[in-house]
Amino acid sequence: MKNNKIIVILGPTASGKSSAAIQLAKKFNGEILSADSRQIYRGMDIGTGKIEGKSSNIKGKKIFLSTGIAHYGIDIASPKTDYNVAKFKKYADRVIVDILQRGKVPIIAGGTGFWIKSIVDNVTYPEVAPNQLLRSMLRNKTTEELFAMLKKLDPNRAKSIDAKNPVRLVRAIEICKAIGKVPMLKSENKKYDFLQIGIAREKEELDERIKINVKKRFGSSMIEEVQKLHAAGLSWKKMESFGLSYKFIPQYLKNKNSSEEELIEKIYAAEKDYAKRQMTWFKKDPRIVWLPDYQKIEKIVEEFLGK
RNA sequence: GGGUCGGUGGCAGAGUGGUCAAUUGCAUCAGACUGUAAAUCUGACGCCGCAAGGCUUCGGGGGUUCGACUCCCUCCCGGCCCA
Repeated sequence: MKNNKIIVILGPTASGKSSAAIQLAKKFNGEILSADSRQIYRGMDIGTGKIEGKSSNIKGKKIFLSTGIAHYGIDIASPKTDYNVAKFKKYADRVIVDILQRGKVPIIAGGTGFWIKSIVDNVTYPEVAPNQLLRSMLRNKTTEELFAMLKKLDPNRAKSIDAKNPVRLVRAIEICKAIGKVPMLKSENKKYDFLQIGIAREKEELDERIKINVKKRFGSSMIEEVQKLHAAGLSWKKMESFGLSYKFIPQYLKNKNSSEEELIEKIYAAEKDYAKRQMTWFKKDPRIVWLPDYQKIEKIVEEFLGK
């Protein structure tokens, strides 16, 4: 039996990915690679819904004492630094090889569709690192100006890009400045066999779960966590760029003219919105098998691994 | 009881004679996504219609006007002030 099978557990926020992944890991001798663009950061725990409890932490590999399951991709970067898909992709490649070599099953669990895609489709991004100087120079240009620039540099990319999205435009220009034009995306994968499972939830149920989550976070020390991060030198600006709780709590702390109830409502609404964006992304991938409960998930994984 | 300000679409809140189905924000719905992806961005959002277009709206009723969310009268409701 060739050892190249990888399980992916994905879904919107609060759908219950983590617990399903842990159960699978126990059952099938797996190790978990988190694909979550915010759980990579140290100190961002409550707001990102990280697994609680004590863990041993050796070389980025966290083994939680309560479950004995190894996790990767958690607390691997400082929130003061810039992380991105490309870094994650390289990291994940290494982790996957390592897990497989030890005869275990990699279980990728997370809600960052863009990151998951980089692994599943083995996407190779152009080797152009972010150029902060260029970015700051482009910052005060209008989207029209940016689009005009890109059109000159790479008419082809200009055709398909979202002409109103400054983030996309800046990155495309950045690539052009470095290597001439934006290359076609390479995405080939023959190495691994993926089974992507989505945790299916009715909208009402998911909303309810999100609400419970948000309330629970405020029941524990969510606000303190934000204050602690800031006290440790994380700028408000950077923190707010992480979105959701990390965006609204700083705003709330800075101008105290709204109540905590309003803050919670705001975060709840924003999380629902986020869940929707995640689903918009996931819905496009027909390879994802959507299942509502763990029993069914376990069954399909068993079949997949047994093949 | 007297005075005064106000009642606008799910909410907040503009508009103050025609260009208004009505700025904007929030919420809601749908979507995009080549190194920020919990980010960034787009569209829809009174009703009918694929559309052109049609229909009914700005507390209720009446009036002025070619024409009113905008002016007048009156009633109902709310805030504030004086009794």
